[in-house]
Amino acid sequence: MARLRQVDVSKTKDRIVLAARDLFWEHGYEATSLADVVEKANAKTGSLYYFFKTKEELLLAVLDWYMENLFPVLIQPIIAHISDPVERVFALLDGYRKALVATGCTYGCPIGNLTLELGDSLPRAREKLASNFEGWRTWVRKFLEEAGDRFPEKLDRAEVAMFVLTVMEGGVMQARAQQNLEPFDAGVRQLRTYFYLLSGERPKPQ
Amino acid sequence: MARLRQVDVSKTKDRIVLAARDLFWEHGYEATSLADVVEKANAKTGSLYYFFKTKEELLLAVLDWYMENLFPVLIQPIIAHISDPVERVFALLDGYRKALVATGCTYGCPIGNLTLELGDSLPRAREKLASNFEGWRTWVRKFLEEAGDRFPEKLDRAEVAMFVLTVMEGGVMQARAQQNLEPFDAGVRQLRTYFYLLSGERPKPQ
Amino acid sequence: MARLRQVDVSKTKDRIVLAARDLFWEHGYEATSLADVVEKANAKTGSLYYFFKTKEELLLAVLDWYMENLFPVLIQPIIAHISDPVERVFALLDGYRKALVATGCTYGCPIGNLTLELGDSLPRAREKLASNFEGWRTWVRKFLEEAGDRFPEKLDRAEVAMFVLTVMEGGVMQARAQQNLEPFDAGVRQLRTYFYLLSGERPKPQ
Amino acid sequence: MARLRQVDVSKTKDRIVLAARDLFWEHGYEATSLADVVEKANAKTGSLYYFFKTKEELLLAVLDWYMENLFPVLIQPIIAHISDPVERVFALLDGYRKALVATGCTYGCPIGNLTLELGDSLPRAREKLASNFEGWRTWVRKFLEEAGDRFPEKLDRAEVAMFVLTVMEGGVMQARAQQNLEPFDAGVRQLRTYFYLLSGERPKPQ
DNA sequence: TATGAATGAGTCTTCATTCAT
DNA sequence: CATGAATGAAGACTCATTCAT
Repeated sequence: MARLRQVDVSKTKDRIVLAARDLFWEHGYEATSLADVVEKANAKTGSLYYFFKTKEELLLAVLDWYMENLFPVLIQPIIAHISDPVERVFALLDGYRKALVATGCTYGCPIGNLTLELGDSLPRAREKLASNFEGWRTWVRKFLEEAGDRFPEKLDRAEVAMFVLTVMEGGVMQARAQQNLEPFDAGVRQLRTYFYLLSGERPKPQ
Repeated sequence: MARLRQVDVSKTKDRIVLAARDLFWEHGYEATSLADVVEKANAKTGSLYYFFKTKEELLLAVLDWYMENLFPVLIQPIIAHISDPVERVFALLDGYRKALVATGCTYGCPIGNLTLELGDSLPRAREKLASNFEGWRTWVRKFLEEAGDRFPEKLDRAEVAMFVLTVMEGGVMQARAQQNLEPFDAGVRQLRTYFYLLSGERPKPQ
Repeated sequence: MARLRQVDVSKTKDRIVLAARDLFWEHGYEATSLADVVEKANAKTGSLYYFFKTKEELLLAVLDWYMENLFPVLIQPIIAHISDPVERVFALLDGYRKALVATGCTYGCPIGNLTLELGDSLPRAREKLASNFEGWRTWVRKFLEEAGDRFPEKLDRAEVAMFVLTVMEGGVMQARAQQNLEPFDAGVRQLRTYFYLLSGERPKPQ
Repeated sequence: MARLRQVDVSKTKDRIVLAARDLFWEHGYEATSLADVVEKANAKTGSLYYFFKTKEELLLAVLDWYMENLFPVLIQPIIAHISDPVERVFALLDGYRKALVATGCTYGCPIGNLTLELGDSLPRAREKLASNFEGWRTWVRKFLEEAGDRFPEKLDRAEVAMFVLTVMEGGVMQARAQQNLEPFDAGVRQLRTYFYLLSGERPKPQ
């Protein structure tokens, strides 16, 4: 039973983490004040500092949340609904597309945002951001490996998984800059073409 | 005599823009205080506000600087030294690689950083960021067009140029997250493979 | 024990309100900086903003203070010491005269000052200033009504009460402008003459 | 010819004075910045300081403008159009009523505003404010003297003139506080009643 | 477990003023 | 006469953080 409530919204600490997660996503780390967080979490300053020693610690907790929820929120539904391994990769990308649509191309990937905003100013956060990327790429690599001989044996699946993330992040960035989906969709199209070519077929006419 | 110093780099306004450019690049927009800017520019707060009505206006001036200097700083040297059009594309990417090396993978692309940090919170800045991307991609498209029939006639050169930027930005992001060049280099390798495949050849062994 | 100090004048919030009240009175709203306020209140900027969201909110609190203290500070002592209702009116005026004397005709009526300084620039403050006037006039009207048939039945006591405030404020203003009591005293004399005439008697020789 | 252009709007100095006059009237002295003044006057900071050493000097020039224009703007039209001396007094009051109507009871008497805002913080300004009052009262006294034996011989015309100003200022103040003309009109009504009583008649029924 | 109060350095911005041209 | 540039102190306000209860 309790297992189902990994995050209990009724608990102050969790409400704070979720509020911080959303605000860091929407406005970034620096532009989010802890006053904003406690207000959104319907908590009090003192409470926040009871649970988190500093703003940085709160950020780390948010990054842990993302790591813990990568599978249940992003991966598991894809595995449940899609069987073709290559299509699982594109379904993952399509999740980010849906988020772009839902926010009018305003928000993007929270991990990518924080990576570029923070650089190496908070090294512990940077490590967790890298771990988030690592986890994401691990699942893509797994999918690609499931595709078996549909790709050349020599193809480095881990590197291609990294490339998929590269395309996703670069596409989201440009989509946000110009406020439309075209750069993201273009990236996905090129990636599909690349996969076709890798699998030995001729490229689809564009 | 004085006529010769019409564009005097020691002029306060220029010093302020250059200082802001560097600090926004290194620490981001929010994390940079105007006190930092004037100190680095060896100017005074009052002077900054004589030239720029707000911090946002200063940012816009910085983004204008990037637009005006895209050609002389990034493009022109490549055109001067490299004749093969496809290699010009990779030389452009290599410029970003060199910046990553020089900064120990700490800083990345200033335009990409600001795009993700700011989102749509400063709409005028967002437009200028989009224009910067647009300018960059225009040059890549030009290079690809110069490559003539080395790519299929039907290939959408503009979309591929967009894809090149996508790969660059996505690669820089992951390189910064994990503090090494591997994701960037991997992205470039995959892109080279893609170009080989598009041009009808077999991929180089990886 | 602590129960006895529920209203502790040494409490930071109260000290801030009282300091602001005095400074707004002495120098006006705009000319008073919040740095002045916290210094006089022996508090810190952060504390001020813990209790008051803006400078305007602090002003509103000061205006509330005046409303709450109209009776205990100005009215009650008069009622306690003077029984003749008409003389209660003049005793109220005499209170302002004493304040002029005490400050060398430098300060006047804090409500009048703020009314003219602020106009409608802070509408919520304007409403509270109007309420202060309203409260003041209500007491004067009450005194006039207690005077019963010493004034003609048809005389509009509320309007005369308004006139009393008019004379007080106009007299204080000119007394401050020329730095002597003469305009104030002249106004009171004319008002006495008016009251004599209204009550059917001949005016006292001036 | 030149006599007709006592204030030449085309001259920078005059434009500055008129802009300052309006802004001091609308927002007060402290709330008006010299940047506001030069913008409204379509002048430049340097120019303002060419003509006026300090903000205080500018204020003094504005107060001189009011003194110089009391007769041509306020008094002369009344003398030209109204012959009854007592009605000239009420015509003067009616001029202020018209200003209240025109501004929705937002602005009042510029001299009164500045008197209460500044107190004795700028002594030279205070003197000029007192002189403005003095000039105004002198004309009212002149009108009352022209009324000859309509008032008792013993009546101190100068003191009554002072009282008229008192009623005007106190009425304008309350009208601005409660954003309607009633306090001003009530003051004028009471003053008329007073004049009737002074002239030996019975008060008009109210 | 939670919180109301307090802190003071720091934020962006505005200010009256100066000065060389 | 007039002005563009520069100044630095001061403005209102926000911040992450601390602490006693």
